Order: sequence, then structure tokens, then C-alpha cells
Amino acid sequence: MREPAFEPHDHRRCVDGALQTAESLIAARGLRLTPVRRRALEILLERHGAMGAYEVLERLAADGYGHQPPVAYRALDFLVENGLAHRIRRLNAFAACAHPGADHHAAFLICRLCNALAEIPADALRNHLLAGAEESGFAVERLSIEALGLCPNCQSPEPS
Amino acid sequence: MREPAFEPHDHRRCVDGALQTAESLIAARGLRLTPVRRRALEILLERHGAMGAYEVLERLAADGYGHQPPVAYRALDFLVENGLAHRIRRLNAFAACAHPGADHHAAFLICRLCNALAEIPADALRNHLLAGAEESGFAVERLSIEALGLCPNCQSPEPS
DNA sequence: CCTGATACGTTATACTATAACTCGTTCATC
DNA sequence: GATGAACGAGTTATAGTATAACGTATCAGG
Ligand SMILES: [Zn+2]
Ligand SMILES: [Zn+2]
Ligand SMILES: [Zn+2]
Ligand SMILES: [Zn+2]
Repeated sequence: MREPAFEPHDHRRCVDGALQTAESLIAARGLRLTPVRRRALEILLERHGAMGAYEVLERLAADGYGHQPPVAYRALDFLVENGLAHRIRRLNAFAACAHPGADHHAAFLICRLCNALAEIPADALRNHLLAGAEESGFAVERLSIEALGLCPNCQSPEPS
Repeated sequence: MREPAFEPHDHRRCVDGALQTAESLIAARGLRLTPVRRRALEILLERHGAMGAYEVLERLAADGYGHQPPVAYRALDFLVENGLAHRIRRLNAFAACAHPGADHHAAFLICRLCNALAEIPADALRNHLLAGAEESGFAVERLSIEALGLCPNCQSPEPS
């Protein structure tokens, strides 16, 4: 399976699809995709990679929104709570969800050189872990699976 | 399988075993388990749970070691690099390894109420993920699997 | 309109982590 | 025994991440 994150592709389709899904998803829940929230999502969607909250904040501020951390954190938290973005704990950063609205569980592949971030299905993995955890009587609520390594493009030696 | 982290048990055995393993492991590698490093490990070993670097630092300072962050971070990094402790990214914290010297890959179960932290084997999970990642051409180097939820003791409603 | 709920902005502060430099000890080499 | 590299641990200072608490504007429902 080829990951868009690691391949050239028509990224506008990723962006447009995600934004449309976001609109309808949020509307269906009776919530509001306000300008600052929508803009935060657009910013995350610019690349298949993670972005720190302060980087998002700078961009929002440049667009005329607030200049203080809570502005970014609130927008990002909203996106995460509604499945439109993920929080990447290893990086203390956020990334747009690659399959919004799909009610999926994902594992993340993070390239340590080019910062590309792919989201691969992790439902099977999750079920295995849940089974293992249940043996100890532990009830899993949130699960994060994050791998750091090299994407296909960054594995070849660099031609100087 | 019962997890010591969630059960009453003779914890001195955990501590003594871990310290002995640490001593021999570090010696075998020609490194030094200096007083401050050893003390940091002892502090982490006090409970099956994670501890922030600054909490460890306070304890080290109280014992007469340095008062500045690098003192704690250096000791903790040393322990992590040598497999004597783990870094729990979800909590920005550190925990003593429950099976030092075993060259294992673990997943972490973190109770959000009592902060107990268990380490369950994740080699099978890891292999599944590695296979999945390889399909995209991604080469995994570091993998973290962390679950947040409720331990057996914290699932029962609290008797007020 | 009025009211409650939500969202956004602010200030201030807390928490986490690393850079860069100094000093002393250890230990192999001369 | 002197020399110098390697290491460990201490310092100051700063960078980076996150939240608490409060005031105001906006918006839906009655
Ligand atoms: Zn794309
Ligand atoms: Zn890459
Ligand atoms: Zn124990
Ligand atoms: Zn618990």
C-alpha cells in the first residue's frame, strides 16, 4: 500500500476532501467550524506532517487571529476532539487527520529526516493490545502508537 | 497474567532485583552507575508509575545532588539509553523498566486515576506494525505504544 | 429583548527540555 | 609523576510547550 505522505500526489484533493468532510461532520454534530478553527485545520492540512502549536499560532496570528497560546491550543484541541486532527505525542505536535470521519484507529509513521507523517490503519493492532490489556484487567480508553524512522525517500543515501 | 503494577506484592524484590541487574548490566558495558544515576534509578523504582524529570530533580536535590534540570535529565537519559528506564511520552515522564536487561519491547498501560503504570510484552505487536510499515517502505527505528485507561483497582465505583 | 452557552481574546504563569560553559576526576600515555 | 583526552557533574541561561483565569463578544432559544 502506498502512503500519500511518502509519494507525490494531488494534494489539493487531500485538502479539499478533508475540509468538506470537516464541514459536514461538524455541522452534523451541531457544532461550529468557526473561522479560526477552520483556518487551523487548513494550516495543518498544508502538509502530511506534524506542526507544533506555536507554529500554528504564528500562522494564525499572521492571519489576524489572536497572538496568545490558548488561541492555537483551543482550536487544535477542538480539531482533535472531533477527529479532524491527531496529537503526536512523540513530537509534541499536531497533524491533520488523513481519514477524517472514518472512525478509524491509526498508527503513525514519522520520518525523522523529512518529517513526513503517515497514518496507517491500526485496528488489528489495537485489538491485539486490548486483548493483552484485558488479561491484566486493564480497560484501555486511549491508545497511541507512534513509530519513528525513515520514510522510503529518506532511506537512500543523499546524492550531494 | 497478573501485573505487579496493579497488585499488592513484595515490591522490595522489584527494587532489589532491578538494582542488581542495573549494576551488572552497566558494569558489563564498561560504563559507570554513578551515585546520582543510581539514586535516580532508586527514585523511579519507588513505585510502578511514571515520574516527571522535575520531580526526580527535587528528590535528587534533597539528597545533596545538583539543583538544575540537566542533573536530572542526564541521569534519566543515561538510564533510558541503557534500558533501565523508559520515557513515557504521553506523560512527559520517566519510569523504571520493569524487566531490565531482558531486551524486550514493551507497551505501557497507564491508569489515569492512580497513575499506576504496567509494562506488557509488545514483541508480537511490534512485529505486526513493522510488517505494516514495511508495506509503505517505512523503516521503523523507535516505536512507542502507550495506552491510557483504568487499572483493575480503579474501575470499581469508589465507595465514598 | 433577555438569558445562558459558546467562543475568542487577553494576561500571567506553570511545566518541560536543552544549550553552553566550567570544573574536577579518572585513566592511559609518555 | 606530568600530560592530556574523556567523562561526569555542576552551574547559568534560555528555549519550547501548555494551561489557568478572567473579560467580552456573539449567537441560539425562549
Ligand atoms: Zn496529500
Ligand atoms: Zn523522510
Ligand atoms: Zn513492584
Ligand atoms: Zn489505577
